[in-house]
Amino acid sequence: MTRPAAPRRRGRPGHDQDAVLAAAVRLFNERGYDATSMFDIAESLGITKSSVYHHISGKEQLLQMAMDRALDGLFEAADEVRALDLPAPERLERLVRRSVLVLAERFEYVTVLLRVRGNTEAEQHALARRRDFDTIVTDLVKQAQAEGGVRPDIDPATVARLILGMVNSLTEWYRPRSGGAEAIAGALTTIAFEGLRTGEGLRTE
Amino acid sequence: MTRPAAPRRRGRPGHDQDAVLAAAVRLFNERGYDATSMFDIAESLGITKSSVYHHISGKEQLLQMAMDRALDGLFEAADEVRALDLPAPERLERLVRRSVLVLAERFEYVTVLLRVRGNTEAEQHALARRRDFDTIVTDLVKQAQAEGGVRPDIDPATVARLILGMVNSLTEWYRPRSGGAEAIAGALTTIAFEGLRTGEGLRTE
DNA sequence: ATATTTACCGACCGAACGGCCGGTAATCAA
DNA sequence: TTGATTACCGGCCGTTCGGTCGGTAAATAT
Repeated sequence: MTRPAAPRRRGRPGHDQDAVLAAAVRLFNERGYDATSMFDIAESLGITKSSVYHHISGKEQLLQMAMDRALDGLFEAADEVRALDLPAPERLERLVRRSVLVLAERFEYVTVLLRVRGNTEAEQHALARRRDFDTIVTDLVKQAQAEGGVRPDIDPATVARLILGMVNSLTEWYRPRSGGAEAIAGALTTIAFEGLRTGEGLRTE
Repeated sequence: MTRPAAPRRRGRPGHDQDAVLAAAVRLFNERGYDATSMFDIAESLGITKSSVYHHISGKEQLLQMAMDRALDGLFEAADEVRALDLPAPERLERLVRRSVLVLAERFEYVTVLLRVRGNTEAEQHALARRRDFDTIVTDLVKQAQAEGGVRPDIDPATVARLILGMVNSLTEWYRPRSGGAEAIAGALTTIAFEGLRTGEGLRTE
C-alpha cells in the first residue's frame, strides 16, 4: 500500500505534475476552484507561480485531470458490475457499494468533480459523462424493478438520483482518514435497500 | 399564491433589494458565487453595476441574505416538528419530509447555502448553523432508535448524515417547475424508511 | 568535461474584479 | 412648485488573477 517506488528520474529533483495536481486538488476542495489562485497552489508547494507552469499548461488542466480521474473510476466500476452474471437487483446493490468505494478511494478527485457547474466546455463534458453514469444506474433500477426484487412504485430515474445523491453526499463529511469505507458502504446500502424502519406493519400488501 | 400585492412605493420606480437578491441568487446557482461578477448581476437586471450598490452593501451581503433565508426555513421546520406530540420515529419522518418541502420552497436559497465552503466568517457561521441542524436530526434518530421503530444497528450520526445527504442532493436535479415536491418527499421517505427491496427474505431475525 | 534533462525563478502584462464617487432622473407628498 | 425619496448612471481606482518570458540551477548520461 505504499508508493510505486519512484524509479529515480533524471534531471533536477523536485516536484512533478502529480505533485502539483495533488496540491491543487487539495486546495480546490478546501476553498473551491475559483477561490484557489495559482499563487496559492505554488505557495503550498514551496515554489513560485511560474514554476507551476513548468508542470502544467494552465489552471483548467488541473481541473480536467481531476475530473477525469474521478469519472474513470466510476465507469470502471460500472463496467465491472455489468460483466457480472447476477440478477439485476444484486448488480444494482453491488454498483451502489462500488460507487461508495470509488468515492472513498478517489475521494478528492470525486469531490472536485461533484462541485463542477459547467462553466467551461471541459466542465460541461464532465457533466455529460456524469449524466451517462446516472443513466446506467437508472437502467439498472428499471431492470431490477422489472425482474422483481426492487419496489416498482417509484420512478426509476428518481430512485437512481436519490440513491446516487446519498452516495455523493459522502463528499460532504466522509474523510478517508476515518477509515472504514466498507462500513459506510454497508450502512448506506442497508438504508437504501432495507430501510430504517423496524417492527411490524411494513409490507402494505 | 401570488405576490403580497406591492403597496405602491414612493420615489422613482425600479428594482429593490429583493429583486437584486433574486437575480444574484439565480446567477450564483447557475455559475457559482465566485464565478458571478457584480457586473453579471447588474446586466441581468438591465442596470449598471453602480446601481446595484444602491440596493446592497456588497457582494457578500447577497450571500449572507441567501444563506439566512435557507437556514431560517430549516430551523422553523425543526421547531414545528419538535412541538409535535408524537413518537420519535414519526417526528423523524416528519422532519425529513418537511426538510424536503423547505428545500423545494426556498430552493434557490438552500442551493446557495449548500455550496458554501466556509471561506469567510459569514460562511463559517452558516456552516455552524448547518451543523446545529444536523445535530437536531442526529438526536432525533438517537431517540427513535431508543424508543424502537428505527433500526438501532447503524450509528445515529451516520444515519442522519446519509438521510440529510439524500435530501440535500435534491438541489442537484430537482427543479421547482417540475412540480410535485410532495411526490418527491414521499419517494424519499419511502426509500429511507421502507427501503427499495421487496419480496421475501428480508427481516433477518 | 560536456550535453541533456528536468526544475525553478523574478519581472512583467493585460484583463477582470469589487467597490466608490458625484451627479442625474423619476416619482410622490406638501 | 418645491422638497423628499428612491433609483439609476459614467467614470474611475487599487488589487488580484491567470499566464508569459528569458534565464538559472541541479541532477543524470556520455
